Amino acid sequence: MKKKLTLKTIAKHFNVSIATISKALKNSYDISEERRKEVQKFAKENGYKPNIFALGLKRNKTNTIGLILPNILNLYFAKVFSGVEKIANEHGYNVVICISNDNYQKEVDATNMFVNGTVDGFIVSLAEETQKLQNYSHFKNAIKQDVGLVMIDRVTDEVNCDKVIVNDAKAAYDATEYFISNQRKNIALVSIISHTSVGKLRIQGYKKALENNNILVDENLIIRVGKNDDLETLLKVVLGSRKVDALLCLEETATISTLEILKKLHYKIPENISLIGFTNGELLQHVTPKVTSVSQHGVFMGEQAMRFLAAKLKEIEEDKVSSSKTKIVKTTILERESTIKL
Amino acid sequence: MKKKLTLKTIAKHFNVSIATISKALKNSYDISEERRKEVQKFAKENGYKPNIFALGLKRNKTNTIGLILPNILNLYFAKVFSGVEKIANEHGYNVVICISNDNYQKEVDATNMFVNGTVDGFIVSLAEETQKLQNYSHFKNAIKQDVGLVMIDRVTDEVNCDKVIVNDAKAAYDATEYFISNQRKNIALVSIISHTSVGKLRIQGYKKALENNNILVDENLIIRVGKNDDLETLLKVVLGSRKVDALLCLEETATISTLEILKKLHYKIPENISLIGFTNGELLQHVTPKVTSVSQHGVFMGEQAMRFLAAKLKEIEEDKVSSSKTKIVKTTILERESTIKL
DNA sequence: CTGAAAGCGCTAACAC
DNA sequence: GTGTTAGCGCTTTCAG
Repeated sequence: MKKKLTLKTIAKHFNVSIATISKALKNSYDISEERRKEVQKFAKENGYKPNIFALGLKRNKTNTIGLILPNILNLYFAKVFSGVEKIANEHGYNVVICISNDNYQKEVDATNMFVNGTVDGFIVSLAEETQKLQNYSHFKNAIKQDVGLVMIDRVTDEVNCDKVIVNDAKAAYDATEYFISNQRKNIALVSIISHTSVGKLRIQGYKKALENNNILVDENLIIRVGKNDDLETLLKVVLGSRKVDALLCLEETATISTLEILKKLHYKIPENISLIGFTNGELLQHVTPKVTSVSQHGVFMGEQAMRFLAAKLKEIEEDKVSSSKTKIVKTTILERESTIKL
Repeated sequence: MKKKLTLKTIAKHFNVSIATISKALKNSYDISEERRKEVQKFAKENGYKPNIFALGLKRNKTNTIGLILPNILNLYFAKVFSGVEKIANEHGYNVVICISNDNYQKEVDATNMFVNGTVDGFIVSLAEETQKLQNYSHFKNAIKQDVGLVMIDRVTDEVNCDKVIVNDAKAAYDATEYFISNQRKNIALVSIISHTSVGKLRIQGYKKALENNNILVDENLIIRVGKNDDLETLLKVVLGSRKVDALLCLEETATISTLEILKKLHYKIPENISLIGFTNGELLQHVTPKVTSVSQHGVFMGEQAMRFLAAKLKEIEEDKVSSSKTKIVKTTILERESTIKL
């Protein structure tokens, strides 16, 4: 292990004190120009880098923020990350990222690590398991310790912090109304995320739209796919037992699977059945037929979350913490080939 | 800014010395059991966390590794990240990630930051611009400073470090031979990544396969799409001017675009034209027809890279650095509907 | 069993 | 202009 260049070694080399070197490197007017030049030259040539721990110990600030995401292979979260990273960089923050894999314990571990002082603050999108367990004490603890916290997309009311969310209920409401305005009344729903806050809100929105249009909610039309369920079987049961002329899928991969099953069963899309899917990615625009989708703006949400966090960190530093803000980001319905105005 | 609990404050509370507290918390036999218990209880209740900088200053080890990726919205790189993160965690490392956006300067900045002591070592997949510029001094410098470095996928011979790569030439060679064995002889190629090491190797492999089968390489069949070029126009020119019965696309999005253009022009796939695409993601298996693809194993590559890095860091620590290793990961051709044995 | 003290690398107030 | 010194929070050696 080669030992690193420190102020001390440089000082020895020039036979002056450490302080002189420190000042020379900072271009302090205390030091003669000549000396400054030679010291800076030497430091540069030998690749002097100030020790980051020593700096941190002094400043007590990491200039790093954390990010806990349930999954990074999902393009939506990749987009969120991308937005966070961009703004973090603009503010001079590095990003440490942890993947919870929708696992409660991994989320707790990551949070504890962050609270350790590894980061100044962090952004989190809750793990599915955490939302099932409804145990949020790790986050409450983080806030108590004056670590900045922002939640994004999968959030909870139980923790008092800034949040960036999609108006999921509204998005599902709009999609459902879109069907209704096209004379579709027998609207089924497919969800593989009924456990998440997001999934629940979307189902709420769907039901509300039906109710507001005097259509009875039929719980049998709500297909909740669990980890061990086979979507094809469930779909066949529903399609075989009642009339369905529209299908709202709450999440991208389920949309793709549903589409493939419908095609296999020789349903005509959109003639027999219309399809709208929530999406994170680009899949829905490339399949045949291209699927009308409710699209979220992941990058923008990540940016917004990081802006919140940067602002919060400033507040914490200046000791004037304000109340929590929530930003609701709108979704957009992109009309494609899987729906048609009758 | 609430001030944090330190050994000092705890010591004051118990009216003992800092050293006593430090030892008590570490369960040293120096300290009476009674005292240990009460100190630990107090620390836990008040959420004592050792200051990470002070620890770092002592140990001079960050337990963090860096990762520089050209882009995270590309599922391939997301997979690489995912593999790195997994193994990093297993070894007790955190991951700081920077996105270069294929930009040389961003890559240099990230590298310099890492060399600053932010991380013990880092993994990088080169930015496209860096490969064009062929300027790798930032990495050479990193190695000189005893920071561990592993390159993955987009690498260069100019830097002497561990590498994890795909045998890109071989993969393209195999794909081309696959066409030839199916009686396709007029094989065109579409590349939007001709500037990257990866793109060049794939073109080499393609040419080699043609040569080994006594097929003349026709440079006009190699469609190199630049940033400002329109793929559709270029494709039409080639398809209009010569016979083409197979198309090898070097990258996923180009594959999708090519497929859509071919469909628009009423080519029958695979009857008139066979199609094979390199892929990072899942797109190719969901389009119609499903596209035969050369798939890479991103997660595995990330895992391998992190294993290399962990090993290298251990070597550096123990001062017995060995020579550099390169791991070549095989690709797989997944046969789907866009190719057919004649 | 407990404490004093040195030192990790750096900054900054103050002295010379 | 330059140097001395204290201190950031912690570990560790050594003395008592």
